[in-house]
Amino acid sequence: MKSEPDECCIDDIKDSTDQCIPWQGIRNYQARNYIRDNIQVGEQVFFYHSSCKEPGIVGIVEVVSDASADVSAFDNTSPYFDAKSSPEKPRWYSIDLKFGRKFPKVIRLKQLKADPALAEMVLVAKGARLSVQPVTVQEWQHISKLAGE
DNA sequence: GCCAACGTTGGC
DNA sequence: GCCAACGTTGGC
Repeated sequence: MKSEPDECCIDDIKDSTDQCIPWQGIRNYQARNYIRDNIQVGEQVFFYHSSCKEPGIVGIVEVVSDASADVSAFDNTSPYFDAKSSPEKPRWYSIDLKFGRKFPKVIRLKQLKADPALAEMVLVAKGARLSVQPVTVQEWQHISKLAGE
């Protein structure tokens, strides 16, 4: 899962109440489908910082809730407001994320791109903009090793 | 700030 | 349903 650290960095999750935050603001259908239909409670997720000085994977968070209606879409003062989403018929969903751990150092996008073992990873594909992306078991294990785990 | 690569919107 | 115009993402 990607986030702009200016918006929400991994330390924001770590420092929040119960080290847990509602992950709101997904406004892309494909990303929504992932969190609504594929992600399971208890799953671990790589947390990626984008649009920043050092883009890369910074750590791991855990999914601690099923997807439910993203209430920020109902709030007309929110930047994520969407008049076409309603409590009766929500268009967007959110999940709760809990801080897992931070890697000793950022695994930079540059490093991921240069790694032959990760050539097929969605994240390094050209034009991959999705904020929620699948990771294979092999990729997960490989990156965990890079992180020194 | 540039721009490539997507995604979305809306007229037809 | 097509597709041009526009908006967004995100690395560089």
